[in-house]
Amino acid sequence: MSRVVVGLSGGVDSAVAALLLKRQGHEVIGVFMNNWEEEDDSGQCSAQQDWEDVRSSCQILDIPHYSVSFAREYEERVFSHFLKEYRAGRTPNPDVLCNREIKFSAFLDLAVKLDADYMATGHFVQRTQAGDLLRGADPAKDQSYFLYMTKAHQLRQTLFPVGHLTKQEVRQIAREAGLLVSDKKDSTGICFIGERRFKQFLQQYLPAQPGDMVTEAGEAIGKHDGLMYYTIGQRKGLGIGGRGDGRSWFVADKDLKNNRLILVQGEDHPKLFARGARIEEITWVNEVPAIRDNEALALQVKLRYRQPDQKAWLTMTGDKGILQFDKPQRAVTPGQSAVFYDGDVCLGGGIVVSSL
RNA sequence: UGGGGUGUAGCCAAGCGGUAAGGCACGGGACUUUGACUCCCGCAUUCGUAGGUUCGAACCCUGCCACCCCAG
Repeated sequence: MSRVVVGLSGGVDSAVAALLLKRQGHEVIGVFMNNWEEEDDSGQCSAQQDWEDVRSSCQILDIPHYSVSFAREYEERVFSHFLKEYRAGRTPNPDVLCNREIKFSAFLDLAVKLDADYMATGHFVQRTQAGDLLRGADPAKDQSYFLYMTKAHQLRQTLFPVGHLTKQEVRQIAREAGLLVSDKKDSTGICFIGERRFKQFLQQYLPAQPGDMVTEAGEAIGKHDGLMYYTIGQRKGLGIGGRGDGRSWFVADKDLKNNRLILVQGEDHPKLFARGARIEEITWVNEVPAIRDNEALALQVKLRYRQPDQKAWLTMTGDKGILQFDKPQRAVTPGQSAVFYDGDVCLGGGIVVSSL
């Protein structure tokens, strides 16, 4: 029997994680993180409801539970970087940072302080004894993409009780145990912040900087109100209709120097596809692969969550590298994460700095 | 000022006397622990305007208005 501190979100997955740990005979302590104190778009503080759900589940499971706030850490280590990236015209993924800095750092420290043997989360991922990160068993819910920045030593201190289950099985277990959250809708949006009208949300922090929307040829066809509010491959929100051949327009690129958004027409436009990507800040979960500079490593890559694996070749120098895709990839976006896989092992990944 | 042309939803655009296609944009929903993409649903009782012909008109006729082109 071990002492395990479980991160509870108020959702089904973490509640079932706690349930399974308890069944295994561990001493389970539930901890709810409230890292963002602000109401969501529905006008209510969803964190409040989540905390109610945590209390409800823990009462049913009969485990002690607490609420902590890492709002300051979240602000300093995740959100400030998130804004900095947007200011620079990139499209960051705050959740990969949140996992590295908050859940697998600040929260893990707390667990250690509470004299726990392990921390646990409701992530749909698995790990080996050696500290390799494996995909979750449910291919539709695998969340390894979001954990690629974690390290083996952190994983070895973490249990993922639902990683070998499917979402359906998790809900079934919750139902049988009488948990009120068994049919609660999956949460989406930025972790801890929740669903937002994204552009409006950003506008609270980043002032508008209007400019032109232009075609490849440089023809101005509309106005944008700030390059940071748009991302590569985006279609919605451009407000351009009836031009050209009548098909939809997509963001192909950002001209930061001239504050212009470059648009192309048609979802299959060649400018929306890239044969490769330049990446930086490459990190490895466990073993660093033994390859020399300029030697290509074959791997599978995901350029976004839930994307099917893509075959690619990686060559690297230090923590920078170049990825070459077997098949051209759509909307390869600076700031986003390219995550590497070898079979079911999530090896690590890097941040896209440009498409090639 | 003559001559010709055009006026259909925010934009583009079918329709040619029988009771308003389609696309884009936009809105809503689904999907989704980032941002996107994608999918589904919705979106003109009304056709520049005022009359007339007709059982019946966006489609025919007349006046007016607006815009475009060519003359001057």
